[in-house]
Amino acid sequence: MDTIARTPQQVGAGIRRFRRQKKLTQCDLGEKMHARQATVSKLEAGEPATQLRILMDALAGLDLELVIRPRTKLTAEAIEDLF
Amino acid sequence: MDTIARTPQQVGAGIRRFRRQKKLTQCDLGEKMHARQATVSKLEAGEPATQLRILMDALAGLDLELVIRPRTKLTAEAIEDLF
DNA sequence: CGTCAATATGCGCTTTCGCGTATATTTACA
DNA sequence: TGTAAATATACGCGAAAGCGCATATTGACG
Repeated sequence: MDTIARTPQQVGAGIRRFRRQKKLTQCDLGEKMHARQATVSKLEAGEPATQLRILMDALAGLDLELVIRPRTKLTAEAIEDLF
Repeated sequence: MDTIARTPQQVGAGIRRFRRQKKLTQCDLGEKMHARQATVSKLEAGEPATQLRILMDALAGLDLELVIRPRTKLTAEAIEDLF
């Protein structure tokens, strides 16, 4: 399932969802991307000052990618996904 | 056209493409997102230490959103798009 | 060419990252 | 409920962001 994100929090939540899906701990992911577990924690928490490098490294570590696209109108279903 | 991004550079390039499509200058976008033109410049250049907040603010200013999804196999065409 | 808009770069400053290291706190499960 | 794994948080540090302000540099167009 793809994740839509418009805020740092949603980005973090998306990362977390995919990480858990792959049965990885923050520590596991941290090793893959050469970052500390604490750094992964902040990323997933949606810390707005997290560096883009950290985000992209995490995506790579989880074999994910980003798509940038015009905002879609939110369906009732999509609104659910935001929570 | 949606943009796939796996690196900070590709994220920056995507932002730039959408900004130009909307006929906005870096200065225009900067005002919308309460950031300096210089900051927009670095974001578009793919500065890896750019903060997630800056990215999300820029996306909002351009009425864009992110999708996080499993990496797709690259078609020859998609590979072109990376350059 | 010349000129102006657009973009890139620089300086000093404050803020905050991500780091190593270490420890609280929460979660899961026997 | 007790215990270990997982996650959140803390401190000091060096590096770098983004800020205001200002200026190069580049690009588009008459």
